[in-house]
Amino acid sequence: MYRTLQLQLQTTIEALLKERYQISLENLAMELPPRIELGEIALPLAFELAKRLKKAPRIIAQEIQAAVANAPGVARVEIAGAGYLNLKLDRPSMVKRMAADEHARVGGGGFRLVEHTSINPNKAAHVGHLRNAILGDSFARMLKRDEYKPGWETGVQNYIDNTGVQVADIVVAITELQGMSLDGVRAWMAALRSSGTRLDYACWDLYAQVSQWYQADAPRVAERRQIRLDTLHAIEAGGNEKAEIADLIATGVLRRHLETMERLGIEYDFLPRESEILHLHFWETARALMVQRGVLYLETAGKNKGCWVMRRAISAAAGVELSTDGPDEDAKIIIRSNGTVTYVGKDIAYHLWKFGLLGKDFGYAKFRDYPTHTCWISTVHGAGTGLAPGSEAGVHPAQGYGHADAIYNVIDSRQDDPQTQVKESLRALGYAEESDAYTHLNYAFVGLTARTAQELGYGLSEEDRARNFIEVSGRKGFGVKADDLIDRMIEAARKEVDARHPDLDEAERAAIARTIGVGALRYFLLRFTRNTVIAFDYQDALAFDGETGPYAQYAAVRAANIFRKAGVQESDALEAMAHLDPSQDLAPLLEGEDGTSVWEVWLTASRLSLVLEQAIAAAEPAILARYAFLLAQQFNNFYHRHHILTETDATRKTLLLSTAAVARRELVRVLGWLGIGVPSAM
RNA sequence: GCGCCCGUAGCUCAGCUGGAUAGAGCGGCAGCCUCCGAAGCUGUAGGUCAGAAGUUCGAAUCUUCUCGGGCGCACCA
Repeated sequence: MYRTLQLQLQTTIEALLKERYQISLENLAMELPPRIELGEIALPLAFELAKRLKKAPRIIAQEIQAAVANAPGVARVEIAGAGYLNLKLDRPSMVKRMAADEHARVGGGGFRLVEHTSINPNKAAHVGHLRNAILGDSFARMLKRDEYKPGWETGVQNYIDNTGVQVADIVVAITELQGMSLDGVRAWMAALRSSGTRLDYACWDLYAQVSQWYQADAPRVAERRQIRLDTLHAIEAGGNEKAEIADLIATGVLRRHLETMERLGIEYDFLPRESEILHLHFWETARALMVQRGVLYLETAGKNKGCWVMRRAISAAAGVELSTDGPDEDAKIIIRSNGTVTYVGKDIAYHLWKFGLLGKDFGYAKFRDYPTHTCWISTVHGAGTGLAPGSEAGVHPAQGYGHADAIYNVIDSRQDDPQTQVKESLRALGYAEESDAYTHLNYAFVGLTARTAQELGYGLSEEDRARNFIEVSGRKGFGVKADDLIDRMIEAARKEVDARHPDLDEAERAAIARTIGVGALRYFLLRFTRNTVIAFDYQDALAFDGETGPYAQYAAVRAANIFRKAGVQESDALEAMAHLDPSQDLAPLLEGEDGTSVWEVWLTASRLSLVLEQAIAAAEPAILARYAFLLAQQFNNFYHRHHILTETDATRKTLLLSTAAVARRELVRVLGWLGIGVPSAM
């Protein structure tokens, strides 16, 4: 609602400036004044105009004051400081319009593809992977159509590198260290299942073992490295026992990852796999295009002689001139001298596909059913037809995939450089628009605090202890596994729930604990902005007081309790306010210190769509997380100050009830975008 | 060596495209449950925004440099 007023105000002011000063501004700054007594919208506009009109800001402010005061929803305008225009809103009309759920429409056209999780399917997911998945899932929820907003058409992909070195390592561990054959692997996996052992956990340990094994015997390091390479090539080629083992393991671990993520409410629409990118020859098609457009060329001299290379993105973007004498030694190698393609090359091909520029498509097969939709996986069968085997004729199983208008890749910022290379290669190929629509949603990695590392039983060196964080390492089997963390979060919540609600039945207490545990975890990983390195600490994550998910959930639960006790529906409370008899004067109830404390809840609630737009523009869910906390905090203040159920004045009671309802309504919405549910009780 | 990110209260972090007296949580101290659930609320102490120079009416925010920390710079993925 606040956003709606801002947009109207912007139109009014633009027209005014054009008419009076023949000026148009690039962007019109609007701020929230530092204190509510100053108003609800502040315009530093006069400062900006002062430069261009060569007049004192205060004079300019006076000149436009009256016209701004006529804008819809504005009660009056005051000039403060050296020339701020402070707008005071018409509080009663704002309250009524918000009670009717009037708000700006967030959304637009085009298909948006969000890719996240993308964990190597060779071992259990850890906290770092959770940060990735939770960021991506929250961002997708922010974009998607829902009851609040039209949003954008959005698809969620999880890229599966099922033929990479990490999977090869597990296959080496299984065949070389464990001495298993294909049948042995099948029997082993069946045994794990029947004993209730998680496959990804078993692989976690195997991966650590094989990583040690490569280095353990100095004279045999080269030999073992060769085994690793041969295994990788066998897996890439396919059609042999090692490839089959790799597929069994990778698929099994992938299913585990999806289970883990589903515990957090995270679902996917499509799982493109590297094996299909290989077997459907995506790269060969991309290579032809790159050579044809002169982006990729054979180096004939220097250290990269015999390789196919392309210009380094960093220098291209910076507009650095290439020296004409001699080869570009800084160039990025795309095809090695042995003819194999590097990771960046494959990624370029994959991204051409994402934008529908490759002229090829995957085959599709159903992989997993969620309550509301199906998750598809790539296959070579039916490739290019756009039809999954057995799927309804004419219906694209993963409609929209492979022709995105904008993409968001949630990837660790340690991959900033290769991502930039892919983005710039699209531009070099002539796809500037697609390159611009490519967002690397990067984030800093998650380490562990020394305290948590020690708690997990890892020995630390002196220098480790001196650092701010300890890096996780799959090779050392060192890290916090996702399912262990989720288990502990839920257990901790369960303890609290049991203590507070011994009366509730087992199933309900379990459900409440799940919602709280997951909410606490998601909030904990979302409240940091993306470029902040998180030193994960169990003690911090398990805190349920202060700026946490449970704090926000608790506010929503308290609000619900009011309606339960009052025997009133929230929707009726809002309806009553929206259609309040015009003879009832709300204004006095929203003025003064007491009234303002009620109004502040509405004001914060009214900023929902504005904050959502900011969070989307910055691709930063943390902005919403902080907002959710602020709204909860204001509701708690309101709750403490105003006793609703005992209120005797009918109009005032309507106001207080609808205040609780609006706070809860918007709180439930933001938390929903963060993937955080509100439990039935706390 | 080159590139990117960071340095804000005891600790962990916010601070929107430069704008009003730099904020929050935790921790500390002092309080609040005969009153919609205290996973809550109130009050209080605590900052030379790493340092220096510059741009500007105005800088935590922009530019340059210095110091300190992190991460990238493979014919790995």
